[in-house]
Amino acid sequence: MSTDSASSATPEPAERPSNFLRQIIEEDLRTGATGGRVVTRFPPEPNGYLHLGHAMAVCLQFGLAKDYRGRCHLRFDDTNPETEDMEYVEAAQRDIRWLGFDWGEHLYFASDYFEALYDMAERLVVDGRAYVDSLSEEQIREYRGTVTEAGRPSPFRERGVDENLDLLRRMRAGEFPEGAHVLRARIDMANPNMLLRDPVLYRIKYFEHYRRGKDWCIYPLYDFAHPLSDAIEGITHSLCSLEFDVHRPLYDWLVDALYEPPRPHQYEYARRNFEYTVVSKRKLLRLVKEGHVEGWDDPRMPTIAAQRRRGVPPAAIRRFADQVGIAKAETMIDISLFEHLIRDELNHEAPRVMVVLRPLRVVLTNWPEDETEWLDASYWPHDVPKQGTRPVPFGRTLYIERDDFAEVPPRGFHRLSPGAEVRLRYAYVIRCDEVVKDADGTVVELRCTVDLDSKSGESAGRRVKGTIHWVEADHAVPVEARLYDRLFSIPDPEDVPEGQSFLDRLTPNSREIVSTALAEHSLSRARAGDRFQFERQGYFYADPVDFRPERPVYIRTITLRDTWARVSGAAETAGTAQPAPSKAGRQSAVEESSGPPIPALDADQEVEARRLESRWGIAFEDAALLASDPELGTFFEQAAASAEPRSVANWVVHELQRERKERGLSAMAVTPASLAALVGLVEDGTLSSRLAKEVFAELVAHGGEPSAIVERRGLVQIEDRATLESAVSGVLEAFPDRVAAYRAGKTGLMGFFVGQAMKATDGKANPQLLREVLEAALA
RNA sequence: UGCCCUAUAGCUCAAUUGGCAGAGCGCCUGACUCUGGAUCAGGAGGUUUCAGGUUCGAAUCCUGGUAGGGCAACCA
Repeated sequence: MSTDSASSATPEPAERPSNFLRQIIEEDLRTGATGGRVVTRFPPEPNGYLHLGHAMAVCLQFGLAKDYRGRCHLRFDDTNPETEDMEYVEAAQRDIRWLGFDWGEHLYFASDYFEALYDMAERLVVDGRAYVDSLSEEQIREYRGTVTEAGRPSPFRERGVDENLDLLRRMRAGEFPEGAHVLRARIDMANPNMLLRDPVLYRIKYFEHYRRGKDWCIYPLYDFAHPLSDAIEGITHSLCSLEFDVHRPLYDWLVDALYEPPRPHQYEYARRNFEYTVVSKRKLLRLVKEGHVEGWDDPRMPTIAAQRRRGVPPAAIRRFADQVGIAKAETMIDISLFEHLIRDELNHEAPRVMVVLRPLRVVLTNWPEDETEWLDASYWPHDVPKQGTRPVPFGRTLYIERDDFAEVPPRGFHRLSPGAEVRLRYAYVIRCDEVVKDADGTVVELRCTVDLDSKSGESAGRRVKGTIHWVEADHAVPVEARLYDRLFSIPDPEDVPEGQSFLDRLTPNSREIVSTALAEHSLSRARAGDRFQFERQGYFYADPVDFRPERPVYIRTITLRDTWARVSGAAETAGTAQPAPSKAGRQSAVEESSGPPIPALDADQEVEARRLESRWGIAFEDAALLASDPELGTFFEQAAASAEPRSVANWVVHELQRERKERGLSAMAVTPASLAALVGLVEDGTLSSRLAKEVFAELVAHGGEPSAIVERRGLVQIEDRATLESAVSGVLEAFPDRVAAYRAGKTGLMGFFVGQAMKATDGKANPQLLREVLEAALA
């Protein structure tokens, strides 16, 4: 019953939804840009435990490699000896394996590349691309400037190659104290991207490295080591989180300086945040160090080790990663999705058993004193396609859950109360006749009668509202149950007022240890690592650490969905989800969108815009944009001289501008004359605007004469009604149900039909005419 | 200040590149005659942030607002 393997009860879809990274990879594979290979890497720094956020990255990197028949390297990015440790290396490997991924032979350490990296540093020096700076740390910071002002070059920036090389070698040899010198790239001290203002590549640090010992006293920085490690390993797609996008120019600069194509490329995706948790190393460390949790594997922690200890199946995490997906926008992930997936996995993995957490004695007055009936109880509900039963003893004295009895039942209470009936799961219906209390008035026992004709499965007509779980007294097994709640009480624990911290948002009593629990007899055979559903309560995991045969310990992995708790408002768990605060400010944004959509112009531009407007008869809006952007303005005027100006303005403002964003005007092969010719072809009806866009794309990429492109690719639009009619009837025949839906009023399908007919004519149909024909055919 | 990203169902996100606005969660109803909670089926829920524009056709492209987020180390 132990299910710590990577196997999943439910099959994981082989086809995952596409995303921008998949598109990049597929494009690279198609064009052969990476030599037909996909090599990714997961590069943790061994200075902390992996958490759910890392798990998402692991699933992404390994998953992508697997889907595209490539491979994924596990590389420890261990270039900072002060914080790193072998303990974390081992923990990370254990966690990744547990998640179900395998790096095969490809286990690497950046620290194994120190020699190679150093050689490359020397090469940069020799090439004049790097220099040794002798400014202090403070001075370097000062010289770097600020976000608003350019930096100034260090006085050491122009040192000669020989001197630089000599200094670098002596740094390496340990001749200087820490901070005396650093190696910096020579890039651009005025760059608006501060990372390009001569970034530091190597620093002196007399610190013993956990793997390399005292071999080195200079250590490379991430910005140097990471791209080059990627290059050394032949990584093709180096995926990292969005915050590194500012580093990409540096990544490219370094790899270009030292490697020939095909070379690795960095792509960034957005990090995913999770509700009700924190994930930063510093904060997790505080939770552990200050004793808010019991350790790195406390089930309330977001670490992978904690999820394992908690009893979460690895497949739930993999499915979570798939469903959460990947995007460029930072997102807050709804943790209830994760909880749902955990339940969904466990539903097929965890046999049902009965355990009473807080027992209340029940004596069945009409059941013989010494008689025990052994009932056959199924381990699985009808919908789980698994067989198996266990014998459950039934006798005169039982225990039920204290919460399942109410002396004064609230409205809608379906369970036991004085005079009321309830079904005992797998057994009989009982009625409560008498409530026994102690001197304090606490209920200590219920005296009930059994309806002997109501046995489960044999009582066709007998229906009562509630069914509760129970345990027979003589065979009950005492167990300990550890109930965990969400660690934090609000979705975003970092969102606290000034003066407070995430620690002020801890859920009070998020761990409850119940030592009074009684389990059904069959649990006497349970072993550490087993999973069960304690019926009506949740999924539990026999704690692999503290479980002993003489003292069984069960950790609650997750509660069941509980509508009653929500309805009654008596939820004992504090973590019941509240609606997240709605996005602020929506309303105020709606209020006022003032003024016409025209770029802000200075006086000269205003004059120019007026001139363009009257000279060419174009809309002032367009004129304003062209006036504020001389490059586009010039292009427009040259083209407008030989074509209809308003159309030209449209093309320049909409299409040309868009393309320019991607590559810059100088890199585009389109000329004012060719654009003018293209506009002419649209004006005279040769091209539909759709076809014209195709031609335009080719003009941008390769240049040429529009009419020649049209001829070569046969792009003339179809204006012949009969041809369109036959295309339309083909489409309508292919989709009879949509035709019916359209005729039934789903007019939104018109777009679908147009699209299909367009496809059928290679996009060459005249759209207006096509629409007319379609409308006639569908009427 | 600069650079980058985002805004779609109550919530978290998709939408095959301009052609039917969807999924999961949550919610409601029903079924399962043995889980109030498992499971299954069905349902409700939309002016795709706003204003313009391009287009036969815009969630998607262009312009301009508005709101929100990320990043700017001798850490990684």
